[in-house]
Amino acid sequence: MAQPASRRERARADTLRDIRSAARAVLVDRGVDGLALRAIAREVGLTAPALYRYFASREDLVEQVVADLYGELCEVMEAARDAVDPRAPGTRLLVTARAFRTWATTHPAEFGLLFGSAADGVVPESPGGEGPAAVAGRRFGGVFATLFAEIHLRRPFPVPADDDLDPGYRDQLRAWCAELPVELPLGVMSVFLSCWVRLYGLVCMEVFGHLRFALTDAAPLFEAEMRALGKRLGIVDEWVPPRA
Amino acid sequence: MAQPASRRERARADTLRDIRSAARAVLVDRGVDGLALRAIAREVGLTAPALYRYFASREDLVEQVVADLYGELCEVMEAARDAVDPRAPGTRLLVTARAFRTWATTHPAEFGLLFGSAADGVVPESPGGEGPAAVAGRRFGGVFATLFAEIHLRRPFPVPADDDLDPGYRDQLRAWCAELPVELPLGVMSVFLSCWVRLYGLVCMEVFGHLRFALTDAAPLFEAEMRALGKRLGIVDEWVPPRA
DNA sequence: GCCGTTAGCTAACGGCGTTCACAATAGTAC
DNA sequence: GTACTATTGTGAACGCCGTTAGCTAACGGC
Repeated sequence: MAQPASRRERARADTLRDIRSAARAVLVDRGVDGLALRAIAREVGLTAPALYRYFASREDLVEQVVADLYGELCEVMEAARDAVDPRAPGTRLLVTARAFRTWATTHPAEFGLLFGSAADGVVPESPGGEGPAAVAGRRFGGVFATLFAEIHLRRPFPVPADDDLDPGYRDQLRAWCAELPVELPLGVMSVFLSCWVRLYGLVCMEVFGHLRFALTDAAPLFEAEMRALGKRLGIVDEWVPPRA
Repeated sequence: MAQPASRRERARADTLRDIRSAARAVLVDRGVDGLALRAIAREVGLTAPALYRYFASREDLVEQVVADLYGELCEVMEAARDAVDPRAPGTRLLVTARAFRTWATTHPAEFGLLFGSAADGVVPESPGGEGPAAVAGRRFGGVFATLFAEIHLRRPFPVPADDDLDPGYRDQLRAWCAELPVELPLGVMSVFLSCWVRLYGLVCMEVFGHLRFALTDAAPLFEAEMRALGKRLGIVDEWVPPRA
């Protein structure tokens, strides 16, 4: 862990950090569309071509920022999770989901970069590796998946039998399961997917304004959905009020 | 309905249609990001500044395209709906939802323009009027809302009592209800929102690739969710197999 | 035939991502 | 201390973008 950093290397690392935080700053007050290379360079006090000494392209730079943001989001969620007794995984899921929504609504620009429709390519595809954004994205997904698995481990909720699943669906779930560190019943994974769609879809719709046609504040809807999810997972008794 | 169209007016109307269909073509094979004014002009055989004789700005042109696409999507959905006996509103909802998903997956670029995160401002806000895209968007929302209301009218499904709803939530639902043509119990609207999030959120996630981490084909998940929704709405007996 | 309106053009501005050639600096070998 | 090289910055330029301004031709009504 030493730092044999030749002055130059330290300077380079510093500039790298500066650029990434400048990019973050530009993202926040210029929005996703305003995240221009020249704007970032201006913020750091450099010219645009100089950034090419540090990143192969704008896309590359953005990917690093995405990875940073995933990391930050994960830490927020994990902190919320770890503040709750591990023996109450239902409560853990609840507070983690709330932390996710809170971060999303308080960091709309960052959330848009991570989860917006423009992130088509950035969002991790099924195959492994790729860029740092992909691994960071998997870490994010793993947080919820793990909580989910723990809930089912401690207090199994009803899941469809393998035979009740559509054959094609079953095969896909099996393929996905094969990539995961632990093996889970396919029914559990199908329930996870269903719950994930409800949670993630709701937060996306709120942040991207797709609920403004009806609501000005989606918090009560979110809480109602969380309660419905809790009921589905048999963890209503672990419910706790928000902003604890 | 006569056409006192002075040759000029007819020519103008023709060019207008040409531009919009060219925009559509560019959208399809260049994607949302490739929907550039100059590209559209090239497709029509004009130069970019010429388009300003027809549209105030690129944003304006895009809004017209959005309105066109909403119209097309609505017609597809309404056609699917109207092919089913009105006395089976549950089946109508099912086939309409399937038509929605099918259009979305077979027209990803168009869907991205209508429902992507970049459509922040385009997606209709709660206040009335505004642009043609907003009214087209309301027509779209109305299709599902109406089906939903008809289902509840014909065969009421269980909904939360007003007193069971969070007071702040209740007020928002009331405000929303006031804008609607018909008056509905607040509990029905809350159930509609919940179902809407599941349906719409799922389709968005599929098209925008947010399910690729687990699935290559989201059709079975969609069908499973539709079945769950049907159960929630007490219309399982109206279920029909896909691609009828 | 005249004249205002309309629809098209070219040229230009500032911005974008990106590449290139060049200058200055930092580190290294003798 | 002096040469040499690698690194990090620069400005100029290319081709794209949305948009504006000024010009030219054709159309339509009198």
